[in-house]
Amino acid sequence: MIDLTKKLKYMVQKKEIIKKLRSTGLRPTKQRILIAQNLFDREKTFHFTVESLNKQINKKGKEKISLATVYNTVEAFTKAGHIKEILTSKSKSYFDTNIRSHHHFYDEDSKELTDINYNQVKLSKVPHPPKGKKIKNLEVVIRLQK
Amino acid sequence: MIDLTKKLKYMVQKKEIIKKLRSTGLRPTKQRILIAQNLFDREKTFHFTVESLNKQINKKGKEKISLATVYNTVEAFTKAGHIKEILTSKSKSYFDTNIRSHHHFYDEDSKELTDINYNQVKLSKVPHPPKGKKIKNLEVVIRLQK
DNA sequence: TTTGTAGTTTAGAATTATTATAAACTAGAT
DNA sequence: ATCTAGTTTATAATAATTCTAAACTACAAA
Ligand SMILES: [Mn+2]
Ligand SMILES: [Mn+2]
Ligand SMILES: [Zn+2]
Ligand SMILES: [Zn+2]
Repeated sequence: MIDLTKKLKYMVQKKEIIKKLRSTGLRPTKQRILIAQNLFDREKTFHFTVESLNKQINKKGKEKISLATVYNTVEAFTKAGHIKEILTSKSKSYFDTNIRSHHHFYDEDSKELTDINYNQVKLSKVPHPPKGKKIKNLEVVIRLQK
Repeated sequence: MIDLTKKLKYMVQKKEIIKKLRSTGLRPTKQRILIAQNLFDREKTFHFTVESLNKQINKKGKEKISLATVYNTVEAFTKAGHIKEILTSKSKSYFDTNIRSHHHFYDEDSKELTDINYNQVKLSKVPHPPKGKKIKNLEVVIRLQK
């Protein structure tokens, strides 16, 4: 039955999300589970801002989650490594459910972030970090204009 | 005379700065000239924030320039292409008097930006921009941690 | 040189993303 | 069932930046 498999899939996914939260010391609260479902139960990874996530979560008849909790949760998920913060825009932080190392286009007109396919960028030379410092990450941002 | 050459050099530099401002349609006001001297009459290029520039400008017995004017001037210089904005930090904008295409280390601990020598990074493959878009710039940021 | 005006400076108010506060609530251990 | 540390929430505070509108000034034209 189509409907049965849907329900089953939903329950399995929820279990997985609870496991994911627990694995990083985060209590699986109603709010965190709902946000995690929104972020992770998808085909494709995507980019978002706290504002866009908050709109997405708090639309329709769904039960509401406070903006403070959305901020708290996004911060907790970032610290836990479930999402990645992308510092590309002047005015607001973007986040990425794709936590693999990868690069971005940033469209200055539409303010949209797009992943660059990993094999589309090749760095044949990378500098050594200064003494006493380690490379935390390396990101290429290609800014686009019309 | 040491003192004479100094004074002469200063006058020549000031003339050059006035020319630079005029060349981009900016009136050479007292405030803009002073800020431009601070930014451009140096041996080396450097990175700054509006806050750090404002402190630098408004310290000592020097005549004061309002914070609004520092913001206005930095914006005007950026639009004119005399400086470059670097979007690397979450909370505040950095600016760069090095307007040549180059890459950066960003020290997450000290929040310090450092230029990466141009020949220290080699990109052997760069993606095509999406249809209808042009590449405005490409920047590599290497984030450092202890 | 004086005058007119568009461009600029300025203090202060407004905006906006984000963080802090502190009281109410809850997951989960005992 | 009880306890408590962790969490949520409304709301206030913060901080970088932008806006406003009045005063000022560079400079073109008379
Ligand atoms: Mn901010
Ligand atoms: Mn801001
Ligand atoms: Zn991405
Ligand atoms: Zn630089």
